[in-house]
Amino acid sequence: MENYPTLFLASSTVSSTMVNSNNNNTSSYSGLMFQGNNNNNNKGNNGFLGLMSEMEVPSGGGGLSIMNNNSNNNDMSMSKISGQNEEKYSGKKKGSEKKIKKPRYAFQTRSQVDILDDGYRWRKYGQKAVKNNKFPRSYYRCTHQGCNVKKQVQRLTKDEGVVVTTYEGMHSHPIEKSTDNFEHILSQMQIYTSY
DNA sequence: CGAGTTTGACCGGCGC
DNA sequence: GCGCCGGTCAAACTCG
Repeated sequence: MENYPTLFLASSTVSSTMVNSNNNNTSSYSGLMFQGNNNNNNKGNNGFLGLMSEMEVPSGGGGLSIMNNNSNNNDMSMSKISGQNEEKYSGKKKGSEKKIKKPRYAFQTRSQVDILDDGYRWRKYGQKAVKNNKFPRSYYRCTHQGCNVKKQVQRLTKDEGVVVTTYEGMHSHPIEKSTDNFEHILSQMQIYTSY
């Protein structure tokens, strides 16, 4: 249907905004933003660009690999999800479209709450129990018309203070809330790609 | 009353 | 081919 404007452009360089935790107040976000180039004129970081769209996480885990185990207190981290990402359930779609594979990006966030308010509006459309995890995984979809961005939120069994949020697709519309403190969040975040 | 959530069923891929 | 499992649908439900 729509052709999501391939945001998340791999701008070649992996920009890893890293800031060594100055303050370790965990779970204080209120705006994550994923717009590649639409309407963010934040001075400094380009959001989450610079993420490649095809690579495999080598660590023989299964699925997403969390890389910063802890060390100290990096509140967030990001990693590329490996392998499969596809558009399923074409149950009643016409065959005019092949499977569009979208990259997915997983974020690991240390937080008390599961729902990160990234400024967009999400509608939950499913929840599943996951194996090897005692917490269910929740599936959300962006409610904006024509925006097929999805995300999954899952808490780790190993460390229940950690929430893994997996984004799939790019928003094709402006963010709805103020993202003033997004930079603040970014500053607590480490982005990993292709590692 | 509309928007969002809950929840069981269903679908399809994949490994055995 | 079958069963498991992750992902999605959709009707019922809740909440503001």
